[in-house]
Amino acid sequence: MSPRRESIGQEELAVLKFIQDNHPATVREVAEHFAKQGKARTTILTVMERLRTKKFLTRKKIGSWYCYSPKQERDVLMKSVIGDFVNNMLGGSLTPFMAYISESNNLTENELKELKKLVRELDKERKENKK
Amino acid sequence: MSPRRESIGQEELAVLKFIQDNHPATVREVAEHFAKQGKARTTILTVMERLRTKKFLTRKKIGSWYCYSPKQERDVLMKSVIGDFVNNMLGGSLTPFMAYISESNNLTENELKELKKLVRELDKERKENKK
DNA sequence: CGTTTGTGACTACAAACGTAGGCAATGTTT
DNA sequence: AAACATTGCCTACGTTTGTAGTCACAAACG
Repeated sequence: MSPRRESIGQEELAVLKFIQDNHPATVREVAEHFAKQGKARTTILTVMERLRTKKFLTRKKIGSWYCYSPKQERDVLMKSVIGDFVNNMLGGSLTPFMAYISESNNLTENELKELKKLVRELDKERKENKK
Repeated sequence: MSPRRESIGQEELAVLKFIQDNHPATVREVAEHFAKQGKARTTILTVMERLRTKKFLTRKKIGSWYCYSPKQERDVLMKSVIGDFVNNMLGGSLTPFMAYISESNNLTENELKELKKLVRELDKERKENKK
C-alpha cells in the first residue's frame, strides 16, 4: 500500500522534451541547457538516469562518453502523459476538460482552428462507423 | 530548491470528490465509503486534514463531531486541476490534448456533442471580439 | 460509574520526485 | 608526468502523497 504512480514528473518531462528535440545528447549538453534555470549538472544526470530506468531514454557509449536518445517520439509520449492524467485525475471523462477550455479563454487562433478540424474529423469517423 | 507543487494527488482528489457529492460529511461517513477500497479510517482522516490544510475543505463542529464541506464546487476544482496540468505538463498549450483526443477514439456520443457546442460557442465569441 | 466504542490529534514510514555533493575514473593540457 | 577538467556512479536530503498505528479524550451503554 504505497504510491506507485510510475509516471513522469514535471522536471523529468522538461528534460525528456529537450532530449527529444536535441538527440542524441550527452549529459553535458543537456546540463548546459538547464544551467540557465539554475540546475546543477548532477541534477540533470540523476533525472536522465531515472528516465532511463523508466524506459523513456536509452543511452549508447560513443567514444568515451554516453549519448542519450528518447525511446519514443514526442507525440507518443504526450499521448501517454495525457492518457494517464485523464484516467487518474478525470476518471476517464473528457467533459471537465471541455468546461476548462470553454471557461478559460486561452485558446490561440491556431488552437481553435485545430479544434474545428478535430471536430470535423471525429464527426466523419463517427458517421463511417455508423454505416 | 525543493518540489513545491501545491497541487492535489489522485487519492486526495477522490476523497474530495466524494465529499463534494456528499457534504456535509463526517470522517466516519467518508471512511466507510473508502473502506470498500481497503482504506483505513485514519488514512481518510489524514487525507481530509491535508485537504483542509490546502484549503480545499472546511470543517465545522456540529454537536460533538466535525462536519467537512468543500470550499469549491466540482467544476471550479476541476478547472484548477486541469489548469495546473496544462501549465505544468503541457507548457500551456492545448495542442497535445487535441492530438490525444483525435488519436484515442474514446469520446462518447455525448462528449462529441459537447465538443461541437463548445466550438460553436468559441467561434461566436471570437467573432464578437473581432468586431 | 465503569467499560466499551467512536473520534481526532500526533507520529511515522515508504515511494516518487527534485535537487545536489563527493569521489573515482578517465580525458586533456602543459 | 603532473596538474587540471570532464564524466559517471553512488549516496543523500527535503517535500509531497499514500498509508496507517497509537493514544487520549469524549460519548454511549449497561
